[in-house]
Amino acid sequence: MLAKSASQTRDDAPPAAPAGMALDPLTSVKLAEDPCWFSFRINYVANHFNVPVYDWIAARFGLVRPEFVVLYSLALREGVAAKNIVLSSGFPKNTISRAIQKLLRTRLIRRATDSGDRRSYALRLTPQGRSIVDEAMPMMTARQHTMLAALSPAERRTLSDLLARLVQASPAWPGHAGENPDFVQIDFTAEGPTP
Amino acid sequence: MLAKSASQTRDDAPPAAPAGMALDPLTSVKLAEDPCWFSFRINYVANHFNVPVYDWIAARFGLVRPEFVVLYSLALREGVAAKNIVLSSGFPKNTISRAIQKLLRTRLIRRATDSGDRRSYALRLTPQGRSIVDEAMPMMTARQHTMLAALSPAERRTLSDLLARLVQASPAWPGHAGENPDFVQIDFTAEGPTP
DNA sequence: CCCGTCAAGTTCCATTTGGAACCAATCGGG
DNA sequence: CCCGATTGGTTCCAAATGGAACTTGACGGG
Repeated sequence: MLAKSASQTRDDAPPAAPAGMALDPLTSVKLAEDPCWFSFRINYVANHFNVPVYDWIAARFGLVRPEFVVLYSLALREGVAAKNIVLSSGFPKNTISRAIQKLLRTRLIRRATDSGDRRSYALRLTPQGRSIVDEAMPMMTARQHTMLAALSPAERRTLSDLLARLVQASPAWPGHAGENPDFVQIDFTAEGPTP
Repeated sequence: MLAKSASQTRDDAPPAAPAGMALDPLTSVKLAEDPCWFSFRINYVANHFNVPVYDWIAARFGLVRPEFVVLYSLALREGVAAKNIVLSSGFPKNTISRAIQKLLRTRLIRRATDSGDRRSYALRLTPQGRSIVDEAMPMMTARQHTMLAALSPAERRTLSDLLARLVQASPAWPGHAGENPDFVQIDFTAEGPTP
């Protein structure tokens, strides 16, 4: 049923999939019958964004994903601490720490001890660091553009909106920033395949 | 502007974020001002699903993500080949191969040479393999349920729908199943922050 | 003012990961 | 019917990853 609604053609949307090209059979099944649709869809989409984007970044700048994530975060907001990048990215803190070390060595970022708390540092981009983000950003938005081409502008906006609502609700999710880790007090009132 | 629309309260939705709990400041910035909203939101959400789920699976069964992905795929469709799992999951093929080896050794799956093509094998779950998936699934749908609690049923359905449309359109994306890998013929007509 | 507890970052090390090269079987012309 | 190109899967190995323990600074009673 979900599959039906998902595959029905929409008049207001751009021509989604070039009729010729077909999905892998297993992919179709996952789309149609997966009891955990959220898991598959979100990961499939994220993957198809991340792989080409970070392959390109690695080839172009020799930066690995966590390293670029740090640059990207600083481009968005100067002066934040490692902790913030950890929280907003979901990478473990030692991975972010290591990334910061390398970026310091290669002079793509610099840091000053945060006045007020001598444990943490305020991180900033150097001009070289900024130019990398500046060069990578168009590629990322282009990929995003490609992937969202199947949706109408209104639908893109809706998607953006719904995902934002999820992010905003995330502090309420068990496991967020270290309360009891055995969050799996499963309430078996799980919803069915279709939301 | 996107931020505004994203944060405006909705009457038809369940109480999204418990008023007390706040987002990390950098996370808020990424939500509000990120020129590549898609990247951040999709990854943030995927991460917050994957980490607790696969931590639990690792602790409970000693299986690593690609291993569980194989089991999961076979639960959905018996008799598929490694290739299909690779395509539908996005993991590199050597990673999936390795996962299959381990699952064969531990008798969670078995395989028979596919009649018709002696290079590939038809994979199937053993009863033990199936029981693992059966046990893990409620936990996954529970996590999904938790994360989607901020959305109304109608909104959940919309989200499911939009993501499905993206997956269906994916064969058209450059880089899909090996055409010219220098897909970055960037059309700099990238859309702005808000779709 | 001192001590136990906690938080920010770092280091260590075993494990996981994935690119590249590799086999073996299939396919597609000539 | 044979040979080059392709495809499904595997192996090798260097690199990336993340859990756990650790260091140093902050905080909060007593």
